[in-house]
Amino acid sequence: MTPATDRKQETRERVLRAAGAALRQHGPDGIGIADIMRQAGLTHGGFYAHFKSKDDLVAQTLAHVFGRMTARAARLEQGLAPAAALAAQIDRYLSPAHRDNPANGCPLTTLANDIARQSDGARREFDAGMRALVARISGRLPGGPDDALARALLTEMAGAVMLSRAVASPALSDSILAGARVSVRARAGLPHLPPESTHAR
Amino acid sequence: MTPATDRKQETRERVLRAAGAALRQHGPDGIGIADIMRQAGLTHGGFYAHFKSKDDLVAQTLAHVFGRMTARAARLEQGLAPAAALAAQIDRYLSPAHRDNPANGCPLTTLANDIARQSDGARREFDAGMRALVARISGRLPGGPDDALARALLTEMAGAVMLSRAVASPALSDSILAGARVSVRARAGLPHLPPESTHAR
DNA sequence: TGTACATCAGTGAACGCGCGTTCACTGATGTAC
DNA sequence: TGTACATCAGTGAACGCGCGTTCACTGATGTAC
Repeated sequence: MTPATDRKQETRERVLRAAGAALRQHGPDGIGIADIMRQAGLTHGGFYAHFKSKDDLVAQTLAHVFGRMTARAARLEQGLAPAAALAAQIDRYLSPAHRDNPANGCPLTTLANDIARQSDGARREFDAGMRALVARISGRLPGGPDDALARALLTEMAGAVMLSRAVASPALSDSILAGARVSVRARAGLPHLPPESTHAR
Repeated sequence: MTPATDRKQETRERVLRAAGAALRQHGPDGIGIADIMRQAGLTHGGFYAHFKSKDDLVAQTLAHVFGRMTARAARLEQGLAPAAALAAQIDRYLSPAHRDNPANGCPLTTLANDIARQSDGARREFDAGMRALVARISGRLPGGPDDALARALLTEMAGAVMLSRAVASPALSDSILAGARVSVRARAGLPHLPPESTHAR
């Protein structure tokens, strides 16, 4: 029965991948089951073979997205010393590229106030995802692990990306991001930005 | 024609007040025109005598909410020196009371990632509201006006309230808020929290 | 002061639409003998 | 190896529902004479 199970898992993965992008881009109320299933190459009726309800999909998608984020973060850090790894994460997080691509962005920045209105299941996944991010930051701080500082840095980072996306003026948006980059690096005890990174896309 | 106009304005105000609470609690996709009109004591058909569309309502409500927030902030600061006024604003912003009452809370914390997906009109109002908050903070900093610092502080404050609402664990939620209180006060150049405020409800 | 008329905020029925969910089905795959 | 059967992922029609918006209307208010 393993090959059949594998095939089902693959389908599930495809649905979760489509849901991950749609959820972050349009929010829990902005996505439709039929749309997501279509993006996964299926019809909407098959949805309930994989998920109990739309609520369930949201929670599972959140877990899936955090998992993929962790894998991607590990890839970015390969071969870097802890401080350099942390600097790389911070710069990527606070980049215009992250701001401009919410469908692929950190759930903390795309979904924080949606999740506050969501079911317990989704909120627990959000909670776990945030703890993992805090642990990653904390363990790479030049001054040694410090969960409280890591939480404060992640708070400023997530807040900056959210606000930079909401605001209408590109100039204000850029200055929110650039300001946070300087501020978070300094608070983390990292060296100032090298000048060329300031203009990095 | 003035008395009739006044009456219309009063009705409009009532609708905006109902919309202000519903919008912040449930988000733009979570509110219904019929519900809001009912809360304002009217039927849904009359809606279009006041607003062009639901999009228009969202933008106008945002402006209305920011306006009321400004009035409330001015009331809180009455008779306080700039630094004390700033401290009071920060403490209130980062209080469990603010976290637990989103219907009455700052739009930056209740709507940031919803607004990122909204029409230009709403985003412009959000932009203006944020600039006003930055100016208020900047003008009360003990070290003198500093817009960049004010933006960074507001970013951390808004981020903290949002994350504290999204997370499932009360302990994590409290530590996000408490950590931000310490961190924002220190960054603003304000004295540490008096011990009794730490336990304030 | 009194009457006829115009205005327009608000009513309530109706609309078309997209949503989440259900369900009888089909057909490819895996198992038993 | 070949045949009969069971499983179940996925299909597609159907459902009830709530939404945003429209529209013909009504009746209180304000204006003109």
